[in-house]
Amino acid sequence: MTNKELADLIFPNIDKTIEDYEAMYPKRNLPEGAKVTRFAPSPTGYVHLGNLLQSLTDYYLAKNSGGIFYLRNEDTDTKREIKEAVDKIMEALNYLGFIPDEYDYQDKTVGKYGPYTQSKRREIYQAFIKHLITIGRAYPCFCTSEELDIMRKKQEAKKSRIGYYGGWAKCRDLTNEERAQRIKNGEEFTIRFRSEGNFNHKFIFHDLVTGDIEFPENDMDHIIMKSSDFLPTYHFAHLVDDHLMHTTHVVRGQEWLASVPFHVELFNTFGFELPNYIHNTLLLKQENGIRRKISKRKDPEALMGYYIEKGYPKEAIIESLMTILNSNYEEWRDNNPDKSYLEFEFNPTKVSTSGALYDLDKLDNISKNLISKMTKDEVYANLVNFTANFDQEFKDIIEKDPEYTKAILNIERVQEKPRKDYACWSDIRKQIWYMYDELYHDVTYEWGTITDHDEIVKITSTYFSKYYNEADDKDTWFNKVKDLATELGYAANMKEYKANPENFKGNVADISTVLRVAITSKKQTPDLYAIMKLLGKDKMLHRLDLIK
RNA sequence: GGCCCGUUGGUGAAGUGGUUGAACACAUAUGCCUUUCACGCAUACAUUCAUGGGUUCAAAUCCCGUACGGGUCACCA
Repeated sequence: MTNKELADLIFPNIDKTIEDYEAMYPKRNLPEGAKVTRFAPSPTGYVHLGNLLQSLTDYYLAKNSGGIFYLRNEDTDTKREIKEAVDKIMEALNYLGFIPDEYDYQDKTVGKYGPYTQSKRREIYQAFIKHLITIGRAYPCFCTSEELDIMRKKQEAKKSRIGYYGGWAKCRDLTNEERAQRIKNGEEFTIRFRSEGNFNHKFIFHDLVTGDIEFPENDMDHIIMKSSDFLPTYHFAHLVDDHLMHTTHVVRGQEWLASVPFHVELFNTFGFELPNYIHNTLLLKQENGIRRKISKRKDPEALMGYYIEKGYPKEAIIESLMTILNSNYEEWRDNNPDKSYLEFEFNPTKVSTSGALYDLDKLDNISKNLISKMTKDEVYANLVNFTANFDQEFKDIIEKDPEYTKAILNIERVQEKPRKDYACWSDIRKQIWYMYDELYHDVTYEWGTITDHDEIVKITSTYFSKYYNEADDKDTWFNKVKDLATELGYAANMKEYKANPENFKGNVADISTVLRVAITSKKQTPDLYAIMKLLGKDKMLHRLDLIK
């Protein structure tokens, strides 16, 4: 029995050849240097930081070079597939603005190189596998997983290399007659690649991040098609899809480095040009002094949802991830504050090869700077948008009087160095809630050095009956606070107080703190003058009643 | 265990044999400024680049060994 006959027996309905597919998916017509990248997640769960870093790299590479960025749904693992995962992926890409040029979504296909969902490409993979069987480079394997387990245990006991290769590959040298017979008997089988590599031969692989790496040749007969649904494994889908879709740069995590020898043999067997590879840095987490791969299960900050729920601006996430990718990005950003990150010149050799810890403090810093540079209208719009999804109560409150809220958000914003209070949209409510009567109940007063109730009442009532005037400008206002301090036996300025503290009951800072806490309950707030103006005398007097 | 990749401060890191007394940014601490906070300013924070040896006039930078960390060895991607 010939290989061709065996191939026809296994795939009787596959008529198209590799040449047919090559003709269907001709080379892309792109300018010189344009890169074609893809984000190819498997829909098995939530989007995590590693996915983000990868999609950012892909998107950046394509857009920076005038190329194509496409989304490919790697759903060949039907057992682990989660339905909503694709929606989560789209949501994340939309949030960050990484809109793919080509994709499948909800029965819609955009782009000429589709379908972009692997489960819809079954017959394409099978045509390629049929070709391999015909040329004697793939064969059906009837080993069950139990048999494979036993083999592995034997190999461990003998301390030999683990895997399906050489003499261990039981099904490798079956005759075609035997194969055909067992298939006709209805035995389940997978398809394995027939390797011709020699483990003792080394070759050099060039990775854009790590540089030259010396590997032994692959000699494993890996499974390329599963028995259950005749769908390919990742390795084979990678070969077919990235070839046919003309991917120029494959971005994936470093965990894939180990399977490079196999991929190289696969591409060589077909005579296909190898794409460029960027094996990206792994995001790690430090715990008890030990670094480990960041985990979806244990680390809430590993999931995209964490950042969306807290309300980090997408630009902040992108900036912080760019910093991880190329640490000189920050310096570039300082020198080019108004440019898009897409104009940055990314250098893959500068990507860390040892794994990076994602620093939330750094994210906060980047985000605070970013938000501090926004106008009150931008902050307000973002806040409305955020609360619409996560805090309806607060949304209703701020929308009762948008101008009031904007005025609050504008405190110490229009100045050369604006306040940096908010790292994310959910921070805002935590810091300005006391400006709204709806939220001002059951408060806890954060009194400072003065805690005596009578003294507090004396200070506040004297101030509001004798000194406070809504029409005062800031200097007048503060001079009056000083007058109040003097009247009650407190130092009106700090220098005087520091020189002779024993002469005073306290100083003007103590007085200010009492006033601040009395009307906001908080010890730390932005500029008190601005707050008093916004609150208005009636509201403040009402709040004073609460402490009497 | 085999194969592969790493190891510079709390973090991201700069650094490719000699202006490095190890940059820059974040974090932390202290001080100044100051009505609080934030901002701003100033100072501190790796006597040393995992470790042992070698090459060299000279090494974080090149070579070898060791230790440690990570990845991978699935009909998962």
